[in-house]
Amino acid sequence: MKIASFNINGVKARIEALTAWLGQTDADLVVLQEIKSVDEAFPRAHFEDLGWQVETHGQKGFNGVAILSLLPLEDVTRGLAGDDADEQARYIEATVTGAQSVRIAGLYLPNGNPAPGPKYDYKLAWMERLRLRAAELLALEMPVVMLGDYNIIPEARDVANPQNWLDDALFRPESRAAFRAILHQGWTDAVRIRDPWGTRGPFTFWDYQAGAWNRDDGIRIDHLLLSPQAADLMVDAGVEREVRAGEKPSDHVPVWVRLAA
DNA sequence: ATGGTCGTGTTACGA
Repeated sequence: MKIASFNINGVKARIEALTAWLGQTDADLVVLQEIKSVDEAFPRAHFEDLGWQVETHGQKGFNGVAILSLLPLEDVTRGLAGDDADEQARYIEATVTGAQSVRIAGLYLPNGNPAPGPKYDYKLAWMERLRLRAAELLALEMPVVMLGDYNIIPEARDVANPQNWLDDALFRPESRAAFRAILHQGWTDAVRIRDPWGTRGPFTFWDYQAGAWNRDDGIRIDHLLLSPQAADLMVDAGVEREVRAGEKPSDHVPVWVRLAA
């Protein structure tokens, strides 16, 4: 099965571009971030009519995640444990079953800017909660794909102009260390392992401002982390860079992994 | 060069 992640930056604004992309991708399951919609306003029937099972976890105005799947989903859970007071919709899990069952965790990690400050504190606290949940997922000893917009630039080679990001919440040492702490639990960065010695990107986000796309001033912040059991099934992974050149695009592009499952 | 551009839901704020 092929599993993809796409930060669509607003489902209402992206309905046409997203529908077009879904029509030409061969992904079996897609996690979405920044749907920017409450569950009731999500165009559920539109996607169901195209054959997708739809599971949303939205909120008003900002954030919001969803799963679209052509394969059956079970055991859907919403929200990240560890803070009952957290009302931001950033996390959803489900089990998808093809030839094998795979646990999917779709996430939209907090941006954290400006840093330092309360938003950065929230980001780091959220990452600690994710680290704890990630350990539980590894303990399942089953194929798990934990994917989404991590809002983390893991290394200098994942950003076109590292010097512009040194003080940014996406690239600060504490952010990268927190990501590394999760990765080193035993996860595989699917896109990086596809090209371990790559020196530039592949980027997954280009800002709308200042002609970032035309200058290829991008960053790699959308990631697919695989449990060992999922990594053993990995057949291929990639970034659909060309989507950024489409009509009325998101500022992110889809990333994907194919598993022999 | 310290701006620029999006989306949501209003004219502010998050990214």
